[in-house]
Amino acid sequence: MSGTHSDVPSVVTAPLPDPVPRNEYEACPVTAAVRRVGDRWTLLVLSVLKGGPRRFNVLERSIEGISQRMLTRTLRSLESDGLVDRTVFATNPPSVEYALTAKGRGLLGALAGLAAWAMEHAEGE
Amino acid sequence: MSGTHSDVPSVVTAPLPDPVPRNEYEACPVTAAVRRVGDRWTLLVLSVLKGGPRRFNVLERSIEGISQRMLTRTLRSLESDGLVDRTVFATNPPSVEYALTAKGRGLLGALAGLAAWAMEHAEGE
DNA sequence: CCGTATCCATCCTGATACTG
DNA sequence: CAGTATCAGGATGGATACGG
Repeated sequence: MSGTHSDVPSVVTAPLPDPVPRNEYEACPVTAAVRRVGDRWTLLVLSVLKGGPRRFNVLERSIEGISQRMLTRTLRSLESDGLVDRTVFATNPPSVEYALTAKGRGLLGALAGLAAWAMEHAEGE
Repeated sequence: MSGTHSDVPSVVTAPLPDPVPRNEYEACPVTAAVRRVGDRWTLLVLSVLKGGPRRFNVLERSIEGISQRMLTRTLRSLESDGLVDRTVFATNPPSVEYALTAKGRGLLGALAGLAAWAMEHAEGE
């Protein structure tokens, strides 16, 4: 719903204190971080790993609806960003365990504020 | 870089304290919030509006690389989520002013933690 | 000044099948 | 068990042109 009136826009009177923000969004660390975490499965995977190390198989069954392909992609991407560690055990059949790194835990912690805001506005409250 | 050794996976010994997180990501408020803000221009627009109300034209020139189309889309979407207010002034030529709502300011505030984390890990530090 | 309308390239995601 | 390969659909974003 848009308001409409006939006063003078406040921008006419106000000075422009803003020089210009970061142009290339790749250069905006916040946008980069948000996009890093904003894909379909990343947050779900991280939140499961928050409970401790998990094997591929366990992750797959813990996250309803994820495919092997997407789980693999998500984990590989998290690994390459240093957010999770991947450990291969030479058992038979092989097992692979994933765990949060300190950086990964830091990221989850940094999301606390947004998480609180999100809960508050989740059409509940 | 993946580690490899031959110990027993810790998951064998550890119990599974995790029942199962939210399945449908639409049902996960945090993921929803992150995705809300994780598109190409939203954060840039919000951060400019943080400095006070701005006209369409000013926004366009403040955010290098944005097209009229994407600016309009981004603003409309923010408006429909109650994050910005849109006010039309019956001047000639017409001018339209956008401003953060309280909810919008709340969202930006909630991102402070993530912003700090992002700066810290922005290949600087 | 403040938009809309089209068209197009790309990314993201899912479904499915196959393997060391 | 823990992946990879392939294909296809929809969403996202950019370029450009036009209009009240």
